[in-house]
Amino acid sequence: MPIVLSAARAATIPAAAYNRFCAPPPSQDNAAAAPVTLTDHLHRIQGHGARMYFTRNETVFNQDDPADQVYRILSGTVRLCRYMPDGRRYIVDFLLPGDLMGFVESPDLPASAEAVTESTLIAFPRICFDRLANENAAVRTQLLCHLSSNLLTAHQHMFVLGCQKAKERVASFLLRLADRMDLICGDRLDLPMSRQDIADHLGLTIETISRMITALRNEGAILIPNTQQIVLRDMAALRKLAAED
Amino acid sequence: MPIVLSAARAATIPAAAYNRFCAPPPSQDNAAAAPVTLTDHLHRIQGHGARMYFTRNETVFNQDDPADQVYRILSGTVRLCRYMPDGRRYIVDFLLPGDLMGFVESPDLPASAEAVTESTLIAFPRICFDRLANENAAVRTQLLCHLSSNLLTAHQHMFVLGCQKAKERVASFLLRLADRMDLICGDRLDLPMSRQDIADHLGLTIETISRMITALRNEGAILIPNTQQIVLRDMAALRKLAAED
DNA sequence: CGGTTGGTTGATGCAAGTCAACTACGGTGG
DNA sequence: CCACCGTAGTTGACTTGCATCAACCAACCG
Repeated sequence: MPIVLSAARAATIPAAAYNRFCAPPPSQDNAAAAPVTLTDHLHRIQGHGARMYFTRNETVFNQDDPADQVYRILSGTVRLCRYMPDGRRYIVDFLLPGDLMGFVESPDLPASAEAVTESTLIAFPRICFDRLANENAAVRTQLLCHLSSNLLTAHQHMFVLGCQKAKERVASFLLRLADRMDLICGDRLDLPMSRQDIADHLGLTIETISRMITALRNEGAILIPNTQQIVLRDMAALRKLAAED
Repeated sequence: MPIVLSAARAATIPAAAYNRFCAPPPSQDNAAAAPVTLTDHLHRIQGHGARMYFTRNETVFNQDDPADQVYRILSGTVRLCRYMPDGRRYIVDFLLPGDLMGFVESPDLPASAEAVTESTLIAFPRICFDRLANENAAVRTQLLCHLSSNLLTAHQHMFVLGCQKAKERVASFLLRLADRMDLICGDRLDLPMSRQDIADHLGLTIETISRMITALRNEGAILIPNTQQIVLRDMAALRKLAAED
């Protein structure tokens, strides 16, 4: 069976994990300055990376392609999808600038990636990254943290899909997107993806997404200056709906 | 945010990953005999492990407990749950004999574990495992494979929750359980968990689970000798329903 | 034997899906 | 500049799959 590819932003390394695997641990003083994310380390092999540009809906890689590259999103948004034989599509996650993908211990990729908007990625040969990981314990630890973090995201989303009602799902989605975009409350949240994309990610239909968004607006939880932007007006209400611990 | 704990069976290491991280790779002849799973390696620190017995519904560990132990299921079945403030429960996964849990790069556990049936576990101090991983490249690779494998499982289940109808979900569930139990078609599949547990795992209600199981029986896809056992009579029909690629 | 627990079945309600019409918007070309 | 088109989103009417509520059944056990 194929092994899934990981798809979440670069996780910062928890102190506990750092102390476990990286001896000697960095002193607290310069810990902030030390390269503590996978992304930082990827800069070292930047020279081996290839910058790639994709237009809207263009495919970055296909399901079952060989998993010989790892990617970092520089700009734009990418969706990670699984297509089923009968045509159903499930969007595993959206990838934003700074996010990484392709760290999967499998010869083939278990999902395809498509540009949601115009996007710039940088691709590294997997072999270069592996060499880096082989000789650097910190990189390995960060890779573990990255995978752990992805797994957390996946489990949280499983709760959303398994337990939440339509309006709650939309609230959860908006909050997570805002969080990932480091949005300060009141700012406009850009929705790079279409309603259909959101629907395929939340296990709902495009009509239900539309209805729930207008319902949230009618309740005063959000404002909708235009279809691609949303203002999270009442974070408390949204959080209460999402009700994630 | 907390980082999720991993929960799937020990993944065997794909050759591609082995060649990447473990130099020199083992010759093909003795590869089968070499320790190629995390479980095998855990035997080395067996002496540091503590055998633990749990009765039905007893708690192995709680959400937010410190993540200082890793566990291997020796017998019985364990459920991994997330409880929400409002009392809703989501069962992330069921763990069967041979499965591992607790490999999470976070100080706290993001889920609780409870014995579904009488169970025997062996618990290793996380620190012992980390020492092993620190000095052994193969262990590290297998840990990555383990996490990758868990992530795959999670993504597949997200598709089940996001796209499938009730009957399809039950079919998927039965097929995966049979696969994990290495069941030969026709044999009786033991269901250690209650209908309520299945419901909380599939995002349905206990009544729907019951109805779908009887529907599958009426269609001739399964036989139900008793409530705790099911015979997968028509695997083709079940697979067609599950329709996972 | 009654009580308890876990599972099944039936009747009914409702949240979300489906189908279809309509609107808004952003080109593109006469 | 407006007319036309195609795409994306919204809204309404209706349907349906699953949840809910409730009764019933079977196994187990003191």
